[in-house]
Amino acid sequence: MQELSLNQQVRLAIHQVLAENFSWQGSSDSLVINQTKPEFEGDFTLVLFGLAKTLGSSPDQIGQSVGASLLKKQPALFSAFQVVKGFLNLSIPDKKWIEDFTRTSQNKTSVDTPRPRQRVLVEYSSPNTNKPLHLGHLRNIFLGWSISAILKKMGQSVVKSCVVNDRGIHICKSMIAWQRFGKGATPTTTGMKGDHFVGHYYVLFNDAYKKEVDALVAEGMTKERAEQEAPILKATQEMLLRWEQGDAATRELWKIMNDWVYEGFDQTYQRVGADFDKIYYESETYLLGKTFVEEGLTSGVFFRKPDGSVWIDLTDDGLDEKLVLRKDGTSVYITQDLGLAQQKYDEFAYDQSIYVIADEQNYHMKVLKLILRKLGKPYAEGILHLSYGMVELPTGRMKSREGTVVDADDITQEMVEVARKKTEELGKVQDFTHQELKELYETLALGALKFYLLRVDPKKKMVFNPEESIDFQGFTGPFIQYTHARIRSILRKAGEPLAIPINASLLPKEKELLVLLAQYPAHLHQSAQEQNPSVLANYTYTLAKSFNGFYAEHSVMQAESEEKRYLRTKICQEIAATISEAMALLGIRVPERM
RNA sequence: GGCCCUGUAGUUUAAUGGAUAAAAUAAAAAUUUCCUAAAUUUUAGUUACAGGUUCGAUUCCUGUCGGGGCUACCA
Repeated sequence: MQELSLNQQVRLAIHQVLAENFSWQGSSDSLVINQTKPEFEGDFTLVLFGLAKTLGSSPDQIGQSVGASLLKKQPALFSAFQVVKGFLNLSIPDKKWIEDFTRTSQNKTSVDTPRPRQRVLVEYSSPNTNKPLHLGHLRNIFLGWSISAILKKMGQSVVKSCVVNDRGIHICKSMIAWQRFGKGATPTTTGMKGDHFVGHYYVLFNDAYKKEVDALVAEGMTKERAEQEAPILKATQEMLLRWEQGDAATRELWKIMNDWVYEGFDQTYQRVGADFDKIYYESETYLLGKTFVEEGLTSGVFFRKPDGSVWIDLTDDGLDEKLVLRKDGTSVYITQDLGLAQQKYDEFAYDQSIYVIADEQNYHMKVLKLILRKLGKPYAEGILHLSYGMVELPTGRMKSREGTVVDADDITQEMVEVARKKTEELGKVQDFTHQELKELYETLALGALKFYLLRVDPKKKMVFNPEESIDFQGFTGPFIQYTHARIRSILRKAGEPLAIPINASLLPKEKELLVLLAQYPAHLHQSAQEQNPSVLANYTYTLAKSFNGFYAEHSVMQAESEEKRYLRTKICQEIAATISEAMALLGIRVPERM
C-alpha cells in the first residue's frame, strides 16, 4: 500500500476528528487546508468558517476542539496548534518532515497515477507553409510539447501530432511571386534558409498586390472592388484552381517550394527541441470531411440551401448558422477539421484529443466540437481546445504582412548571443571546449526563451517587448539553471551522504526547502489537470529562489556538524533532481556548470 | 450590432472565496579572505470605476469606462 503524503495524512486526521467530535458528514476533499502564512506559527491551516456554519458552532470552539483532539490522538504528527481569528494553525514536528523527506526521496517514482491510463493525442504547431515560424508559434510549440511531457509523466499514453497547412491560397501567393520575381533563385543559390526564402516571396506578393490595388484605386475603382480585382490575386486564384485539378506543373512547383519550407522548419524544430509522432498534411486530408456532409444531410443535422450550399443551424446553441460546404461543392475549413478529427480517432482511438491553438479560434473549436456532438460522434467529448493567448508587441498584434513579427530563428539566435556575451563576461567556464561552450549557449538561450513563454498562464495573452528582450536575471530560466549548476558543484565535492539523521532539528531555511519539496507532486498534478505548465514553472522558480536563500545563509561542506552536512547534502540532491525533472517537463535542459 | 475574453506596483507577471495582495524588473543602497555574486539582503511602490452576494471578494454577480478577439462561400 502506498503511504500517504504529509498533506494527505493531515487532511485525513482532521476529517476523522471532525466526524468523531461533531458527527460531521462532509467529505475530506471539502476541507479548506492551506499552507500557514509565514507570519503565523504552524505548517498547515484549517479554515474554520465554513465548518462553523454547517456545525452551528463558533469557529473558535471548533478550532480548539479539533486542535486538542489532533494533538491527543496523533502526537507524532502534530506538535502544537493555535486558533487565530477563525483559522486553526497546526504545527508538524521537524522529525515528521524529515521522515517524509527521506521516504519520498527513496521512493521517487511515487508520483502516483491513480487514474487509468488514457490515450491522449496532442496537436500543436500547425503552421502555414508560406512563411517562417514566429514567436507566437514558439509559444504554441513549447506549450504543446510541455503539456505532452507532463501528461506522459502522469502515466498517460501521448501521441504528438502536427498538421501542416501545405495547401491553399497562401502558398499559391508565394508561388506566384516566385514565378514572377524569382528568376530561378533557390535557397541554395541565395544561401537562405528555405522557410525564410519562401516567406520572402510571400512578402513580395503582398507588395505587388498592394501596388496593383493602389493603381486600380487611382483609376477610380473602389478599394473593395480593387482588392478583389487585382490581377495578381486573380492569377493566384487561378493557380489554386489548377492545383485542385491536379495540374502537373503547378503541383511540381508546389512540392518544390513546400520542401524548401520543410527543410527550414525541420531545422527550427530540431533546434528548439520540438518533435512529432505523427504529421498530417492538409493536402492529404482536406477532402475527408465531405463524407460528413452526406451523413449530416441524411440525419437532418445539416440542411441544403437553394443555391446548393450546405449549412448547420447552431442558433439554438447561441451561435450562428455555419457553412459546411460551398455551393461549388468544395469544402471549407471546418469541414476539413471534421474529417481530420475522425481520421485521428480511427488511427489512435483517443480518449482525449487536445488542440493547442490560439484563442482567436475559440469560436471555431466550439463549433467543431458541437457539430461532432450533433452528429453523434462518441469522440466529440474528448476534444479539448487548449486555448492560449497570443503573443503581442507593445504596439499590438504581430502582423506578418506588415513585417512586425518576431521571427523564431532570429529571437533564438539573439538569445544565444546574449548567453555567449554573459558567459564570456563572467569567465567561469574558460576551460570549456568549443563544443561545450556551444552547447551551453544553446541550453541557456533556449532556457531563457522557453521559460519566458511558459511561465505565464497559457490562457492569458502576453506582451513581448523587443527593446527589453528576454532577461537572464530574476524570474527566468537561466536563474534556475544557475541554481542547478551551483548545487551540482556542491555535490561533485560532497559525495554521497552516509546517513540521514532522522532526529536532527531543522533551521528555518532547511525546513522551507523540505516543505517545498513535499509540494512538488501536488504542483505536478495541478499542472497536468489544468494543462498549465506555468504552474510548474512558478513552482520551480520558488524552489530555486528558496535554495539560493539557504545557500547564502548556510554552508553544506562546512556545516556545523556531520549530521547537518549529511542532511544538507541530501537536500541538495533532492533539489537538484527536482529542478532537473521539472525543467525537463518544460523542455528545458539544466547545465552541470555555467 | 451580436457573442466571447480581458483590466493587479512605472513595466512584465503571481495569488482552489480566506489572514497585512506576492515576485521579477526598472530606481536607491549593502554583501565576495567562506561550497559559482547569472546570487543574496534592505528601501519605496499595486487590485480601472460604482454597486451587490458573503463572516470574508483580486477571485462570484450587475452596471459604467478602457483593451483585445470572433462574427468569411479565407485557413
